[in-house]
Amino acid sequence: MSSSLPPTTEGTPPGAGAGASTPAFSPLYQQIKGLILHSLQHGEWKPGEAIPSEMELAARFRVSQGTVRKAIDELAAENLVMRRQGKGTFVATHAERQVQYRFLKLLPDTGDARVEGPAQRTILECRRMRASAEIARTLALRTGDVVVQVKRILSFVGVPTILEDIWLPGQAFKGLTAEQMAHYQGPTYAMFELDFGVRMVRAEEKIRAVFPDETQAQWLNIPVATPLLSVERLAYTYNDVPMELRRGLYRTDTHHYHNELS
Amino acid sequence: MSSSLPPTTEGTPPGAGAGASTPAFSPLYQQIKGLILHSLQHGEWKPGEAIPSEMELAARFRVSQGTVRKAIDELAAENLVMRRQGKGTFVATHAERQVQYRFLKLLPDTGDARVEGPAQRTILECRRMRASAEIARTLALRTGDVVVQVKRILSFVGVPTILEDIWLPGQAFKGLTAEQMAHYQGPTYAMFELDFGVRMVRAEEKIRAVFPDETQAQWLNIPVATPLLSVERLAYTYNDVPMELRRGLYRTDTHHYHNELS
DNA sequence: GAGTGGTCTAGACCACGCG
DNA sequence: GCGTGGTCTAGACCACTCA
Repeated sequence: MSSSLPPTTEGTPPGAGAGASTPAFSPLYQQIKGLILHSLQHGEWKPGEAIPSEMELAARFRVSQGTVRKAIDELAAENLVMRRQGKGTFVATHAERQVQYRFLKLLPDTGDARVEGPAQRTILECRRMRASAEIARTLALRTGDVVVQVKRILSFVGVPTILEDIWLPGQAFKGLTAEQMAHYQGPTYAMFELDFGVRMVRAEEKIRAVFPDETQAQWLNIPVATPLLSVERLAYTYNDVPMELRRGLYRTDTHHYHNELS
Repeated sequence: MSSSLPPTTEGTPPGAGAGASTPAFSPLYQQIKGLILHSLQHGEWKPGEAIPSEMELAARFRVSQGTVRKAIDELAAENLVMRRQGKGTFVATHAERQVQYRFLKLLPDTGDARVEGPAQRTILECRRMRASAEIARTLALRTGDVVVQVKRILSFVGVPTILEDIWLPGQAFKGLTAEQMAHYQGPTYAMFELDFGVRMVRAEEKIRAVFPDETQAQWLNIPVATPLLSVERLAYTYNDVPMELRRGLYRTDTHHYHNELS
């Protein structure tokens, strides 16, 4: 409702004296994109729901449909919304059949993933604790802030394949239990959306080859001298706020990490 | 010149009798995109060169500028061309400063890559041979077809970090020498463009954790019991034609494989 | 100042999904 | 048949680059 924006040459704030001269011209559709993003962040429309039609948004923001269209195009390209012709534009969610396990790039060497079905989850641990300096820094918390730590095993066709440690900000994940982690059907990230209103939007991974320690080897039921993929993932919500640190050990004797470059 | 296409509802070829009823409606801008792609493939404009302006292309294909624009937008999104405001649209190349080593995702753990500078290359081997069944299948050749095999080491600040085997179709890479591999300044893929007219457009990687064999360990100057990243890359030119198989062993004690998910 | 890509608009029509 | 997103057009104006 705070609208009626003419094509503003915004940027360079009023008091920008001798600073760096970034012209910072912001096209209208970017401003519209920002407004839609704001509504997304603040839960005006929930994951899976439809957002207003392009015509409605155009009317709301007093711009043409084409401008709204371009804003939504970018949001769709970033996987924040999903367009479906004839139906509408929907807030993206990790709960959809098609794009389930969007962030899991481990595939079986032969055959397709669907045949294996989803992973079986074994929760080893789920506790609240104070963040170490390292964890705190990574999650943009203060040392000693409460975090939830979850340790779990993912098995495919009965074979333990992934051993994961997950750290979550305690504040946003109040009341997360081992039962919840174990019994929710579908991707963990879908449960995060549903039960905690936390939507993971993008992530970065750092991958190395390592050995497990003795405990880890036992959990995965392998010799300590097995080379494993160490996958450290930092997942972000809107606005580049880190919300999950995940350290995984992947067996790669029957599976591989798959990546597309372009 | 073979133009003047009205918005054609093409697809469903004339003789498509009882087959699957894929409606396959193809929008005009997709057809334009196809035409531009065809010119790209056939070298009408070389890597680094500008393609005709949007207006020119619109005139050539007898469509509006907006339609050409949308076609080019997609090509730009796929990294096949690069737009530069005020200058024009350019055929993408691996030779550009900014996006150099586009397909190499190994980064130093601390500091940025620029400080390290480009890798030093040591060519261990460069020979023509007959393709094994496996190599042939992967490169879509026939068993026994000639391939070029290159074995090399990439070192960062003097430390051997990557050991690579590269296989290339012999036909397209006639006359490739070890000297060429060693002495070309800049990305290998830039040399492929310049000297052989082969542009790598996308790639897929399969990543595993493995041990080196004894020879490999010697080349990398590490114990055989060092866990390494095995990175198998299949790189494609236009039209999804595979043109390079690359098997790399990456040390990850000082570097890591970096990936962005969204 | 000419030329290029980038933005914005307004209106027409098309393909799709659903009642 | 209606509403949604998707395509296409034509024209105006803006920002950037370079001579």
